Amino acid sequence: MPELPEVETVVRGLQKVLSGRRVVSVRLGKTDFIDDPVAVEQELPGKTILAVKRFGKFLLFDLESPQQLENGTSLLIHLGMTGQLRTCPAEAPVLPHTHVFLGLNDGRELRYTDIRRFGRFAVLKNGAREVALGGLGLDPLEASEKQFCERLRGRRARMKALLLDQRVFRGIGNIYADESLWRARIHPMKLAAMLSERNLRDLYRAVQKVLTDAIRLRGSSVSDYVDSEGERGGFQQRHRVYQRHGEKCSRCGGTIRRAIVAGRSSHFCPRCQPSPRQQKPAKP
DNA sequence: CTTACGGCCTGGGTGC
DNA sequence: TGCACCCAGGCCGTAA
Repeated sequence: MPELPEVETVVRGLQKVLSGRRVVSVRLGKTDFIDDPVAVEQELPGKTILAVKRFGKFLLFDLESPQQLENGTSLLIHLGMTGQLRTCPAEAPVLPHTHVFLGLNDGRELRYTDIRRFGRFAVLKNGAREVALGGLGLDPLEASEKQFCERLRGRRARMKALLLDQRVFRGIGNIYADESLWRARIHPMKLAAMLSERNLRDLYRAVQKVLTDAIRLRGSSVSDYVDSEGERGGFQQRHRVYQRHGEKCSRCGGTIRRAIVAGRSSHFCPRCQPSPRQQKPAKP
């Protein structure tokens, strides 16, 4: 599933190939994941892609029309669980479940393929971008240790729920939440308010390390994630807990468990991520 | 206000 | 061979 490191990898790949390219045509398949399909068909042709950026798990294409009548048009894309964005020659064979084809002025195409169609596609003009992204929290890689800890300190929700909440931090999903909590030795059911300052600092460092390592290895390919060139990531081989239930913890030898926390399957080592029930509240 | 939870969308994989 | 079921991320409504 594309989370921050996967989206970052895709964005870097697309930025290299797409910036300065102009969209010359739009072809759509199924459109139930597109906010306003007609707007996509009408707005994109003729627009130049100035830049491709990441905002949390969203991709943002900055677009400019030749006459520059409006400013700040952007294409917003969320890959959901199974979305793939790839460029290829226009004549390349079409993968199943490909629903958006953007023809480019260099004879290539940008294609969006999404088996489940849990993704999102939208053209946003002027202020709509701020509205769509306004509720999202801090980018964990842009946050200072102080900012990061402030966001969590005193919260009475489970740590797993807070890490997954895009209003708290944008970009973290199930894989990197589990991997970060393992690294910081924090149980996913632990309430944030029960964490010591030491715990918070450890978690900050764990998140930084896990996300930057994952970006370096071009993301995790657990199901069908591939980057903009169709290449799989490499970080899945470094996962310590995610989908490793039943295996031995590489740190303490305990048996990794899987449990539903905050409605999501969570993977952790019950031995080095001690259960909250066996733990006393942090001292004031 | 904050948190928890169930349901919904879709279809590939799994297990009977 | 079929088929019910699970599960994923985001979002929304509802309840405490």
